[in-house]
Amino acid sequence: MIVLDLKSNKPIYEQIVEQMKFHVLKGHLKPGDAIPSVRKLALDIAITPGTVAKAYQELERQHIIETIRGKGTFIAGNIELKPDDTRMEESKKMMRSVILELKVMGLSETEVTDMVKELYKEMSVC
Amino acid sequence: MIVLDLKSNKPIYEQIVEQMKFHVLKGHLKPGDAIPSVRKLALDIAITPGTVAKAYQELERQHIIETIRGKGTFIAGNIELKPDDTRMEESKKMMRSVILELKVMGLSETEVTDMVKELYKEMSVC
Amino acid sequence: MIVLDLKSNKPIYEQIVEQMKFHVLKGHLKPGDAIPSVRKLALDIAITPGTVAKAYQELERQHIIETIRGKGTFIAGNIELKPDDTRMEESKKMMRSVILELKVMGLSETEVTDMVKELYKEMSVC
Amino acid sequence: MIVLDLKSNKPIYEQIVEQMKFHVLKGHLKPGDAIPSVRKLALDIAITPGTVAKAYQELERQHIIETIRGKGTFIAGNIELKPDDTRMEESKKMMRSVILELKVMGLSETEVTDMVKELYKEMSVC
DNA sequence: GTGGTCTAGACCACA
DNA sequence: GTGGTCTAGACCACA
Repeated sequence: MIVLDLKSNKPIYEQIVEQMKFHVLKGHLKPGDAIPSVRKLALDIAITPGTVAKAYQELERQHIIETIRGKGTFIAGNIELKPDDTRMEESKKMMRSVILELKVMGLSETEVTDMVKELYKEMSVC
Repeated sequence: MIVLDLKSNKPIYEQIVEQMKFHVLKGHLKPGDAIPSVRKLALDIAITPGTVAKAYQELERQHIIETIRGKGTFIAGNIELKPDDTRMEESKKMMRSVILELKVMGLSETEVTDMVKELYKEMSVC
Repeated sequence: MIVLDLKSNKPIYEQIVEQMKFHVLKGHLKPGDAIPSVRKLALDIAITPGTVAKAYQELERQHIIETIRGKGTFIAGNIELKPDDTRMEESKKMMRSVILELKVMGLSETEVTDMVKELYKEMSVC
Repeated sequence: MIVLDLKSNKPIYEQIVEQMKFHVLKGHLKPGDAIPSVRKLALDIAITPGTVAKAYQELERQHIIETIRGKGTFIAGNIELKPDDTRMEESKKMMRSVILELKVMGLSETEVTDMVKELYKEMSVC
């Protein structure tokens, strides 16, 4: 289930990528599972197929899904969990940025890590 | 001292906002201190004045700086450190996003919080 | 024996063509040998008959196989090994493309030719 | 100078990627050089800007070029020459395929390597 | 001016 | 049916 926030400044295709990864992480989608076709998902969430295609291509580039020509798209077999250096560096940059923001708002190290723990656990539940 | 990374995908004006806030946080800039004029900063860091102006407007919106007509721009008197709810919610959204990314890469809760602690401390030093 | 890689971005019908030619090259299949019917091969490798048919048409166009109405399909008598100019030109284009890619990755002429030799020999063994 | 072969079955955006890499390799384009804007190149070669944008994004993903928001696109500073494993594996697969093709056409190992050497050198000249 | 995203469609190869 | 490419535009944030 993909839910879009059209008001968000995060591009739609990125929202799809992120949520799809979330569903894989949660086990809602397992290796080998078929995911909706580009056209079907586009209809479901009322956007143009090109945008879904862009999201799927990005997911494929990240080895999260695999495309079988003419047949459809599937969750990849052995999902690459190795923290690929480039992605790791990007995540760290974003993390630094958020932490700075929180620090500026006056949060202590403990408050920040507590928040992180809470968010981490929250993701396991919903 | 503002240091830009022109290649970053973070907009330049956001980089200025972030670094200015960082200097306030670190005490390099104190309430009442004058900060360079739009034109001067633009010259210093070799970018177009419009971009600096945009950064200053954002800092003013966040009550970090104050402009006094005909006199210049200054660090605001009583800087708002209370975690204003909107900014807090935005930070949380970003945090959720980064944590998801790290979780997908296979990091455990401990690994994530360790990374957060490290980054938090790292920021106090530089 | 045809082994498919469904995840490959190489079309299935091309994989069949390539492997069939490989078996002829290796002598596993000799002029006059019968090859499985479209339906049988399709069943064997669990794909739709249309795809096998497309592969067979391509092999026939290249004079690698011959269909005798009512009898079946066979390896052609005098297999054309002369480097037909069109095919040669296509191979050269692809070769140029791969070499460029390797060159961009920093491989020297010697490294590329060594790789080619290795791959050439590797193919003679399996 | 980008020259398209619209009749080719190679996608236009891939042709752009390949030729841009070629120009970098040849030294026609050096680190820091500006490359034409998406719109300008699109006009020059008479295609739609979206296709140029797709090519540029792919080049950026490969760290060949760098985008500075609102300013333009430039050849990357330290171009990544390390044979990234994934790209290497893909090149090898293609190479295997071409060599098989040539072998089926009756070329000996020496003939293939001679051809490779010739093509490698040819690329240094034009 | 720049690149990034998205639309609403077309056409294609492939299965 | 499937995904991939491309068109011809629109609108946006940014510099």
